[in-house]
Amino acid sequence: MSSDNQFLVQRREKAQSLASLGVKLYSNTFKPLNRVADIVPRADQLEPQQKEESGERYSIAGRIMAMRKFGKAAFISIADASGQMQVYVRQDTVGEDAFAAFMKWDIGDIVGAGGILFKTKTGEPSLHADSVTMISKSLRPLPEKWHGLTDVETRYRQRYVDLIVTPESRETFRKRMEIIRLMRDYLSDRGFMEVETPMMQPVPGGATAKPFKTYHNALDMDLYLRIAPELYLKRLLVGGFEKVFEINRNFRNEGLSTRHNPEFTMLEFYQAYATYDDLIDLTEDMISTICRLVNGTLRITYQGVDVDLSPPWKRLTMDQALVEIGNLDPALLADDGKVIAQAKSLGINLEQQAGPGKAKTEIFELLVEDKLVNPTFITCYPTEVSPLARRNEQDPTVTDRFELFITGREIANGFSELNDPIDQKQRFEKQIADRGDDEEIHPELDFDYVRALEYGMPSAAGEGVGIDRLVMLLTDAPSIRDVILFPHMKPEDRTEKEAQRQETDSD
RNA sequence: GGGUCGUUAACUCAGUCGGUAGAGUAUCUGCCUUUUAAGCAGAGAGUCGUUGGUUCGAGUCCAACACGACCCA
Repeated sequence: MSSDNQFLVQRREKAQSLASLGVKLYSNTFKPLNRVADIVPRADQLEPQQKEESGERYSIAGRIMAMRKFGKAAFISIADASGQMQVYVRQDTVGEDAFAAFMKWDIGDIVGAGGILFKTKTGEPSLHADSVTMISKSLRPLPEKWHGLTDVETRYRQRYVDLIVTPESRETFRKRMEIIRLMRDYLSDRGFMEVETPMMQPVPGGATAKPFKTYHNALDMDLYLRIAPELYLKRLLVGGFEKVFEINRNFRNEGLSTRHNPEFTMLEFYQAYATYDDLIDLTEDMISTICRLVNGTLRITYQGVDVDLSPPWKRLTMDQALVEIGNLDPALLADDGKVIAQAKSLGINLEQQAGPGKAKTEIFELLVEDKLVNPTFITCYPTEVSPLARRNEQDPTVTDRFELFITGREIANGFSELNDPIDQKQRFEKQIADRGDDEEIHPELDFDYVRALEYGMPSAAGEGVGIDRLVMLLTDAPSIRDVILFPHMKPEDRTEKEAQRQETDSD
């Protein structure tokens, strides 16, 4: 396989010639004493062309992002995790041999430099190097500095390159990590305990979705990658933990889009002796708090649309939303037959067994969802579409459930939990009967979960928050792939792989 | 799954009516000790996504496929 272009060949030859000068191409002895972000402000205090008077020596390490050579001197920009800094390298300061080797360095090399701080006559805070060290020789050229890397496919496939050259991308992921950390802190501060529950489950439950299937050799059994942790977290409520949460991956074997990755990160949390209203309050406070800490404001812009996360957030029942935002006649909502007819007249394809609850939900998705730009909690979801939620005491056709919508997208889903084991078992059975024999959805009654409920689960409320979508909102990212470090992509070179596989098959 | 658009040098992009493949950056050579998209002079660099078809001749037209983006289901 020699698809080598001139750049790879040139860089390898250069590396060779450096090595023959006795330069270690991959040394591990250089330990930087300073971070760029810490010393740039010190140099910045100086006057142009002034050296730091103390003459203190600093050292930094990082990747060369730019080089400006002038014969016997050069300026290079070095980027470490904290920022970028200019380093001035002169032949008469570092010595002739070192300078000769230095002239063979390239943009992209990871290097160390030590010296004193000064400011150039153009006012750039700089490090005047007395010594420079090769730490890791780069054999591939970086993308152009001015336009950067704009090809989204390459940015997703080679995220490492994206992170090197795209500051916005680094910032997005820094924010993502901060959002998750703040969320952990928020919940921990309120007495929630972080737990880990199985990602490989014999019965995938807690949501309606197609699971990934896998196989355990030693046990000779099928396992499923979880579509939700819900049923395990509620077992923990049975066990006596009163506030639990988990932030981790779920897997759904469905289509990909700007809002769907096959594996995605969810926060799920459960609180005993709470109801869905308590969680609405908590969610409003948690998300607005996180937004303020991450963005410094509650008035943000998502893809050009202004969004105001200032509490209190709007709360509407599904019926109210259908009337106020969907402009439906309130009288129509009271008549099951009319609701179904309305759905059909809107061109919605309803399954044979679908009832008015399903029809309402579909009409809601069609007419209302998009219009919920500022945060809005929708409550009173039909029981028909909420198999795990507790029925409303006054109206058993709806549940004590809410969903939170921002910019027309579902961000969170929570409800008062169903803890009556007999009701739960019946709903599971109905769900399975309705689903029929769809192998892919894999309906199966989680007997152990019902058994757990039979021991008694405290009254409780629980919620799931889509972390990827929340991060998209708070970082103004158009696609879920922009907030997942390594989003799923088809293999780059499929034909070659298939050719190889066919070769091995015929062996 | 359907539709639209895209794929040309390492990167960012041009390429007219079908007639020898272009630019900037980057790279290489030379000059240059305070530059910052450094500068000046010169040079090299391409399986035009893949495979077929039409044609005297295809980056360009047609078809299929691959990958990606967006929209829809």
